[in-house]
Amino acid sequence: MTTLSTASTAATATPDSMRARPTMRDVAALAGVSLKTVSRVVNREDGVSDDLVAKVERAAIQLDYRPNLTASNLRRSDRKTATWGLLLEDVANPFSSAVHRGVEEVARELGVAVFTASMDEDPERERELVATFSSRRVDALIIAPTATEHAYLANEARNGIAVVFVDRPAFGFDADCVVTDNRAGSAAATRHLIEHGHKRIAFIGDYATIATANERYQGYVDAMAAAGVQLRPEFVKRDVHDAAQAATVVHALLSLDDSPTAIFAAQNLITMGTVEALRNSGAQHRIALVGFDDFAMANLLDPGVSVVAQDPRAIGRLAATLVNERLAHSNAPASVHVVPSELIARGSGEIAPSN
Amino acid sequence: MTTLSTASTAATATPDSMRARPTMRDVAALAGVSLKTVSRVVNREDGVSDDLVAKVERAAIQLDYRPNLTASNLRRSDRKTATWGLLLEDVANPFSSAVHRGVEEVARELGVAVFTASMDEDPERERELVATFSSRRVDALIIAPTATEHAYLANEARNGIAVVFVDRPAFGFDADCVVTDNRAGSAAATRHLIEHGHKRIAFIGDYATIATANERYQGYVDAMAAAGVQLRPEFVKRDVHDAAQAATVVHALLSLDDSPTAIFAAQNLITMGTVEALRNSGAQHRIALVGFDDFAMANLLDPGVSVVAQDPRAIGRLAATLVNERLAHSNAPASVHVVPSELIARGSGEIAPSN
DNA sequence: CAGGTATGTGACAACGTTGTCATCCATTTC
DNA sequence: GAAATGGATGACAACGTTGTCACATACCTG
Repeated sequence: MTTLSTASTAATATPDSMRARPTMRDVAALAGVSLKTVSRVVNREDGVSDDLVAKVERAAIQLDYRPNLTASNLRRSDRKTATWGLLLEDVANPFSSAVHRGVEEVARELGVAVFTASMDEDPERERELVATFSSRRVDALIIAPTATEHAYLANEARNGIAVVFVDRPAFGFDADCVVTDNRAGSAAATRHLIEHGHKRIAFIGDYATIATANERYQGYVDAMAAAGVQLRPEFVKRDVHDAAQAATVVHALLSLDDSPTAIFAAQNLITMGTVEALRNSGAQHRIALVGFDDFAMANLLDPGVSVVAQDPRAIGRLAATLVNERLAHSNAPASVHVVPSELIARGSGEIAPSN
Repeated sequence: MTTLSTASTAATATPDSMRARPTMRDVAALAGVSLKTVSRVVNREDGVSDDLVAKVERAAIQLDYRPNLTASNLRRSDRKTATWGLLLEDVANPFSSAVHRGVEEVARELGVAVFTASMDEDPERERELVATFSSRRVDALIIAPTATEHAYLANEARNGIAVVFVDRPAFGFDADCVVTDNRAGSAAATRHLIEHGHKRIAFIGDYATIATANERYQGYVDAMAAAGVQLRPEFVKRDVHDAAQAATVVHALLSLDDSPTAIFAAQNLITMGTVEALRNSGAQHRIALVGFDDFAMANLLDPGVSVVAQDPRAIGRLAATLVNERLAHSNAPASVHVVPSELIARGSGEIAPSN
């Protein structure tokens, strides 16, 4: 075993693990210069002779010195921590993690570190996280809101924290916001089914309390009305949240006397549950399906699942860009940005009505 | 429009956005007590009269006071920031994000905030992130290592940062580590194929520079040897990293004169690429397939894809627990924890050889 | 009623850094 | 050659908080 070990360099008076972290003062002492000169070298300010710069750098390396950013921005005048907080529905959800990825890419370019956390649809948790991150003095918060009332954020904004919403709009608080064109995308999905000859089109959507779920329902209603297709209440299933519930709903729809020939699944877990239920009923090649939000392997299923794809990574990138702009001009008017969705035909949405 | 607006409460001498954040001093002044008394109330120390506690709390609420945690832990004697850094391959990768989720769950219970970042297989980026997080004085780092040499972490460890590795072991640095039983899991996968009558079994694995890719290859070799099945070099494809490369490799394998009857795909993207290639060749019901690492929709494909499933969330939880223990007893010997994998039969791995 | 012990409160220094300003020395200018 | 200029360096205070200690008051105890 030739690996280094933390404990292997023993037999010193003060064990390494007990040693205090080196500070600028230690570096200054070792280099034989003043504290302030070390500060200048560390911050790459000019006006320090090459001689001293070299000495300080040597001393810093010898001591494994790391600047203490928390002390630094306590004193610093711009008072920016180069730290953001990102509040997501669930970091393990593919949509959320793609947003995360987009935010991170921009943050990286800006030299910003990102705190991330999941809220799991718990408004209480959202508020806790905001308070935690605020105490850690993040410059900005990017929130995929779970709470339905965001007036409480006014306090944070007053304290100078930039706030940007992603995925869902907020109420009671005016801030920049990045969302998908839920209504237009859903209308496109529904229209796609209508154009393929369907009239008996079911809608399965998430909790009616979620703003985006409502918009998707409205898009469905829009397209049906525009085509002059009658809406049938028994084909509209709302407040469906996960795959298991969706599967149950689909089985119920299929057992109707005059069952639907097509389904619009307005959320990714619902789409997955629908795929499973159709397959279990052997109906996957008979009932058309379009889902909202893309998911992995959708193209390899049989049939491939047609979806209205969002671009969560682009949403994340845009949100991060808005944060950066907001930090530059904090009193610009808040803006809502709508990212277009795209219909991807893979087979399931192009099945003709079977009658 | 009845929403609140940051800019709407105008006409004050100092606009809200310019107002400095309130400090303990401000709260103290408003409450008519000393700074220290506010500190005591904020930290819930006892020995403050109910009267003053009430006054201070009122003042704090009135000013939207948020304790400055960075200033606090600058002064504090335990010098703990309740902040960890998590370095992942890619936050948007399903495996990584599940690990993230597990870490977060434990961190939440402990009141710890987590910085997360992606390294994208770039060792340079790994070092940058470690330095960034170290400067922000994280208590611990949880790393899914990309670099192949980790002696540089000795500096951080000397500075008191706890380090735990996940998914892959590190070299040149001795620390706690949580990994899947790659070798045993791969042997089980290979044995499964052998038990279903296969002898011509191909192996497709990731870069040979990745430790876990080697272990998975070893597991394959183990099982073949144990069953007395001859290893054929032309069936061993290594250094395959993504789905597209995997698809190419599969097509090549299938066009051999004496082509394999089964494939062990030793990484999730490779499995997906293999599924795609088999499907494009119409061979998905003829060639058996077992993949390493589970993925969404694997059960809904046709045939369902048999896999050796890891438990990334459990890995994340365990790593976070180890961090917590390490912070409590920093000089306990480092330990390696192996999380068992589980073979899930879904159809593709149970196809008999077609000859 | 003197002396002691709790109890509540505050003054002050310190954490590690940067902003401000003073000082020092070498160079230029008249 | 005296005065002015500029460039390098350092002393010191301050950022917002907490640890330490001192003080003031109230309560015991004999």
